[in-house]
Amino acid sequence: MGNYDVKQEVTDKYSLRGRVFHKLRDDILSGKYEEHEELKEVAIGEELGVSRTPVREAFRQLELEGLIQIIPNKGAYVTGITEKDVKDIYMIRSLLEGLCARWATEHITLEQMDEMEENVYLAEFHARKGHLEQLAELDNRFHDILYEACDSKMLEHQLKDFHQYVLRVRKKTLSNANRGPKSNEEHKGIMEAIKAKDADLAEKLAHQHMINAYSNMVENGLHEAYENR
Amino acid sequence: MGNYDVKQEVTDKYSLRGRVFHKLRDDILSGKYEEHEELKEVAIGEELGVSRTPVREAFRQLELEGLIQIIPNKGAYVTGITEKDVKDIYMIRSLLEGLCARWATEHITLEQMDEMEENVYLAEFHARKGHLEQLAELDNRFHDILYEACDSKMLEHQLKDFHQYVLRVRKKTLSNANRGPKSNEEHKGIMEAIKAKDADLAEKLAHQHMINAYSNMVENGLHEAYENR
DNA sequence: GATTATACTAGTGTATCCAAACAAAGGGGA
DNA sequence: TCCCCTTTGTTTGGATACACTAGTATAATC
Repeated sequence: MGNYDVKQEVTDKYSLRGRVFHKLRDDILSGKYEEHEELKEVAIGEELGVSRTPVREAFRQLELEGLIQIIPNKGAYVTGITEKDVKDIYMIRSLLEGLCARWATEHITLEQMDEMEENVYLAEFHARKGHLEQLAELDNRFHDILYEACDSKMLEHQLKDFHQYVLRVRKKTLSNANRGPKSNEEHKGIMEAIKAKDADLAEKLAHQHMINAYSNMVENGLHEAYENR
Repeated sequence: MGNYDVKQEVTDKYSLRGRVFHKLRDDILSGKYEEHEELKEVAIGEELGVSRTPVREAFRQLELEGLIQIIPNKGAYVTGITEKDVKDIYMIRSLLEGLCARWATEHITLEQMDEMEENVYLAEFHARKGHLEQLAELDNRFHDILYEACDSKMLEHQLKDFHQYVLRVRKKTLSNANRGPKSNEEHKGIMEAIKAKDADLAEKLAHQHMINAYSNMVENGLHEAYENR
């Protein structure tokens, strides 16, 4: 993906389409809009002070991201994500994160390794202090580093997609006080395995990390997360 | 993602945007446009007899699918697919096809099982007769059946995407006289494992099947497929 | 009273217009 | 001759006008 992401950021920052896209995505992920709620182009446009054009283009992108469903001549509706979908995604991700960790072990740069270490130790600090917000942020960043380190734009793209997709349910569960520190412990293990160039171990740990994350989510939070919306 | 796929078809059939999107997608995948070739909105629009609007919306979708790269205020360029991309996709697919086979073992319906058996035996017949064209067709169909049988919209969607993505290189290699029958042998193994409800074996075989397919492609054909374009 | 046809409305689908950005070419001054 | 500024052409970004579609309510007919 290379400099594509950079350009994308530029687009999103300066173009109306990008801003609308991100605004809507955040709103959907954060639960501002109900599931199956209808999104009207003009209404959104007026709300954001733009014409229909950028809104429409944002809609197309959201559709491909699976966040809304567009029915021709009818309207756009935010798509629900079922519990089974979440489960399936985590199972798929567990495999891919494992592969990602393996590849990262083989391809990680010194800079990325440094950043990963820093991330883990910083998270350890915030965990002790009980800063849940920062912990969630660092958790996201850890995975992003891992994705970039695997040196495969295909895999990176896939994993980022999935990551986005489950963000809405994930936000709630991670700020659960128990999981945060536990999750970071696992990050540390993955980081050390990568540092030791033990690809097999890194794969296994990253795989297990996802399964643990899912288990935790099911135990305390998934139902809740649904009922709250 | 749910019934989103169905609706998507409806959109594509009746809306200009959908048609433009698919046309461009096919053209890019089939190699009509060179890598890094610039796609101009008006030019495409005139070629297809539509205005810029549907073209622009199609561009946004193509961008998210990773087929083109849009540089703000500059233009849209088709992104290349490198040999490494192909390799990565096959590695990813090998994992996901394994998972798919596992889930299919658990969820396949009687009808799907029947169709799969029929597919294998029919392919056996065509293999003996040397009908390479039908063999390729049946090969695609086999995987589609598998994807549907796994009973996971998420996984099905992913695998179909990847399948699409590598189609351009795949076509050539499969009609290679050696691989066709060999591939079908492996299908038969997967099918029997599923029928015997042996999920572990099915997963392993499907996984290996992808790796074999890739190995074969590398040995005789991948370079060629590239040089022909 | 039920049913069907029709007109109306709300919403998206498409085309077109104007503005802004960028790049390249051309002209003037040191 | 070289550099900088301006200009101009090309292409995308955004706004708006018009066309079409589907759903709905209403009215007429059986």
